[in-house]
Amino acid sequence: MRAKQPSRDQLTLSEILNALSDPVRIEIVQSIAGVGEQPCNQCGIDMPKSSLSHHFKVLREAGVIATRVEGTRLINSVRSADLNARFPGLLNAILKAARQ
Amino acid sequence: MRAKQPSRDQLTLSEILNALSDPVRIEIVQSIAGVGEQPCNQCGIDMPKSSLSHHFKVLREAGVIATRVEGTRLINSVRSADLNARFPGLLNAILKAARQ
DNA sequence: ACTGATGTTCGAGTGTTCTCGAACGATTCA
DNA sequence: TGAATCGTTCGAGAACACTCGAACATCAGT
Repeated sequence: MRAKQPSRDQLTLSEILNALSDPVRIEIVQSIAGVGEQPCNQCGIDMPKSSLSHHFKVLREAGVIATRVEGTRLINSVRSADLNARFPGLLNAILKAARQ
Repeated sequence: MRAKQPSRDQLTLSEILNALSDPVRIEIVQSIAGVGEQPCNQCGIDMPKSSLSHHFKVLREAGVIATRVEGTRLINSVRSADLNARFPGLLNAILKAARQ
């Protein structure tokens, strides 16, 4: 959570594509997108939490997901509005491709 | 050129996104897409040819570009038809984002 | 305070990627 | 055949990414 999340105009295509180019991470994003928002441990990926935490960090730093604290949990959501504003159609095209 | 290029149904989202997540490589693809097809040395990137060759190889192996021999040159083109067939809208969304 | 749950951070190990010069192969043209 | 052009391949070095256990911090509830 110490990692800073980029503002809308700091989003870069390279970092976004890099974040989403990892199979584990696109699965995380798909999981979150499917339900709107979700704590880290409910993405359904069987992996040590330190590894998962790493992938969440990459997604966060690329600006793909946002994280807010709720009690003892971190609730994640996809930054659809920011992504669509900065790169219209990109997120949808990628998520659609990931569904196949 | 020894590297095999994936067939249309072997294209994977992760490899495509990974290939396009490098600033040098998306620049190469933009350059090729801008003129249709192009030899390796006309992408306008100032870099040793061994480095450039590496990036072309990554793009080729991800299925983003195709390469054909013409005399002493290798002519590259973007595999738009294959990419659109496999992941509709993806390439356009990425190239559009790259233009900004 | 203590305990349990949720995640982060740290450090180490392993593997992959990027970069570059040098050597090579294929082709063209004289 | 000789020389030039184009691009690949090889090998080495540096940088980076992924994975994991262990330790830590924070919060909630008892």
